[in-house]
Amino acid sequence: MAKRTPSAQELHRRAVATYVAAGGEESVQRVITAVQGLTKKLDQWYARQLTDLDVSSGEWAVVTSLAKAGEALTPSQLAELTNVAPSSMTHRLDKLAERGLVERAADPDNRTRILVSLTEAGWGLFSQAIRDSDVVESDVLQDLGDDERAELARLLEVVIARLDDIDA
Amino acid sequence: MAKRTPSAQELHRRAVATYVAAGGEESVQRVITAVQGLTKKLDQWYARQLTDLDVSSGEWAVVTSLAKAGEALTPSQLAELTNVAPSSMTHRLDKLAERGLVERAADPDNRTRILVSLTEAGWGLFSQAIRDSDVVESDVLQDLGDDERAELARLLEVVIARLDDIDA
DNA sequence: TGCTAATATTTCGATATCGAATAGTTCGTG
DNA sequence: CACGAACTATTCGATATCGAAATATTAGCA
Repeated sequence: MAKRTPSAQELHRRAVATYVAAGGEESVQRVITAVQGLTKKLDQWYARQLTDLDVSSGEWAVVTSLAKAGEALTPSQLAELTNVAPSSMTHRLDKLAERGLVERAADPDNRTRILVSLTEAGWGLFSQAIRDSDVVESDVLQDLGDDERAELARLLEVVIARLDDIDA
Repeated sequence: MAKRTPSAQELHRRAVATYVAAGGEESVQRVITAVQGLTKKLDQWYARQLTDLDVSSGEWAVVTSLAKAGEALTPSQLAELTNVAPSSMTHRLDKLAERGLVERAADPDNRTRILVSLTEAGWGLFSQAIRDSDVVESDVLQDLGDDERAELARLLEVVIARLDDIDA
């Protein structure tokens, strides 16, 4: 390798500069680029954790979607939530069901639908992974005080509140 | 569909509650969940734009990586930067080269390496897509004033500066 | 120099994903 | 009530991705 791997900070600065040079607005690009860079790094970390648990990131997406929904979901809903084609969900659910992490049940109200829910084992996997990743995430936010974290969360939540109005 | 699709805000609240119930720390989960939710929504939007340009998200990742690097990169580096196996990069580069967006050249200093760079057309695609997406991104940050954007960027950049110290 | 280990890309077989087509069910409306 | 449109999950063929092995080159070291 000719040069050392640049720091995340350096990569961020360069990325923003590149986007601004290409015609982006700086105040926008600083935020968006930072958000994406952070997610990317987190994803890399999660990938390692999930490898240890022998779960693919797509399978993990299904588990978290079910956990967050708090109720059974259909394959179509899961496909939508996890950004995947409905036809791909069939096989994913086959594998997850085979491992005993989710279960399929017929919807009593609509025979074209199938309701997928987490099993006990699925919930166990979820809780374990969340507790593990919380450790890393706390490290990531280590340099921010309680008030700064709250302010960061507040600003992000303002942005999130706007999301629905956009692609409508 | 039995129930209406919940708002992004509502999804965020539920997700945080779920993670906290599973053992995560609230001040951490509010931030991390918001960052991930935002990225997910942005990714959905980019996917649509890229479909219009007939570029897959993986191919786009290659183009942006090259643009941000500002210099030619090897297939291995691109695989690392885009979170993909090196063997997958071979075919991706084949397709991109076939479309005239990137070009491969032998590294004069090391015959095992290949240097990939953006062509004129590749740069054109990049600039076009950035200008397009900047429009959406500006909308997303619409509810934040200049000072709030700067504060949000600052806080995120503090977090990013810490990333390298973690998985080391 | 000569030999081994490390690096970089590609090939190959297995698996995952996609988009289109299929089959079954429900909904709306005449 | 009947019929067509819309919805839901699945199957199927084509393509993308993965991990391991193969190939070629470079780097380190005695």
